[in-house]
Amino acid sequence: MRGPGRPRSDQARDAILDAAFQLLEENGLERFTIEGVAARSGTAKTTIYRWWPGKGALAMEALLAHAELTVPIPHTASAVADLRTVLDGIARSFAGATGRVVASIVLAGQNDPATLKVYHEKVVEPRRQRLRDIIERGKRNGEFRADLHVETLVEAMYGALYTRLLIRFSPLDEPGWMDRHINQLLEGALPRPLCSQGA
Amino acid sequence: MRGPGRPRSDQARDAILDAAFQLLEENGLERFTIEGVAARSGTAKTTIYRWWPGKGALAMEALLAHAELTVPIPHTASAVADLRTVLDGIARSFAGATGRVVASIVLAGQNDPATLKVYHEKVVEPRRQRLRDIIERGKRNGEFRADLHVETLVEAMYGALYTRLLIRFSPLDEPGWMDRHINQLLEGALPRPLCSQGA
DNA sequence: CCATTTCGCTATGGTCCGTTTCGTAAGTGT
DNA sequence: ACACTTACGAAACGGACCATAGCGAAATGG
Repeated sequence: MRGPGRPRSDQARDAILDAAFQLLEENGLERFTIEGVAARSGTAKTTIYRWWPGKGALAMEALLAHAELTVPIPHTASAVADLRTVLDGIARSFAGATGRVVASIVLAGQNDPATLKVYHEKVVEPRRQRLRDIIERGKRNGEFRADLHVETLVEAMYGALYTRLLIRFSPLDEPGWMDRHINQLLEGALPRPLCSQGA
Repeated sequence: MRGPGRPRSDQARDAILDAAFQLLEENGLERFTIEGVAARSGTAKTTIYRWWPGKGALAMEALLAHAELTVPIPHTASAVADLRTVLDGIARSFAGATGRVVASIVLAGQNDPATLKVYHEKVVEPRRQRLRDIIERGKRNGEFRADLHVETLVEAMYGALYTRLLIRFSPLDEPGWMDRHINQLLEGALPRPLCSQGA
């Protein structure tokens, strides 16, 4: 089914994507350069330009090909515990090399809507959907309020992760952080009147 | 008290900062160039390099000089209402030109820790402190739980704003969004047993 | 063997960086 | 008035990188 001609070199392709990922985690996307990728991968610049339209697309594919973006989908009896598992997994991956690359991609997207769109479809949406599923299950369980607005909760949980990644209020691997965050999101801020004694 | 020599031209300074802010909101920081600023401001590149070490610092100062980052500090009887006011103000400013510039700054900060540090000190921390104050007041009022972890709530609220700004899950000016978000953060996700009837 | 396609190499013109040089403008002290 | 000091504007520089093009060599299918 493949037509005539020299086939594309998978070796070159892999070398390019590997080099791209390495350079992204070393320097971030600001100093990420096609020529740098060519040099480190041992390939020619022209080969890169033949297959990728620009640095945004290349960085994106390097991320998708290389990152451990596939957190396992837990499904235990407790929706809260599953939530914790998923969010912990994301936090761990954000705290490492993948996090820096993700940050580069997201921020590159500010001036490259196409790249940001792909990131949405390939990374953000699937993950959000996973959270949604878990929360819906929790609502059916009775673990969560029946009138809970799922999107809002998803946004709050995801938002904290991305904010720590990008703005760096505080480190992503601060011990106990995620537990505290989840607990408070679930419990809310308003005082809970005790049933045994009115307030 | 001013030594000898030609004094610095405030006119040139203002022209540079204005031009920088304009170009930031037009193109974002990716295509933000010192030479572009020089051209639009009608000054020379050397003048810019005399006073600013690089594009990060210039962009930062342009933001600080130009943006309406000073949201008024409300202080009514209700801490919840004040919270709403402050967050609404930030959301509005993020939804406009300032938001795009802020996004650029954060982007620049990923590879320019010094700039990100200044952003923290000059913008992030003061705003966070304002939120903290309001929440503490709410705790004293009894509007909030006494054992509320203030930092976590601040992070959740701020986080949603930055995430909408940078990741663009959904628009910052979506009607009713902020109210829903605040309400749910305050009320939590767990079911609230009615006092009159046990569960 | 030949057509086709990719690969690596070597330019090319262009933009922007960050710096330097140089002549000129605008203040200070004596 | 005069020297001194500092900032401004214009021009040019080497360097990095972009995006593209031309070329010969390599690798496949027919």
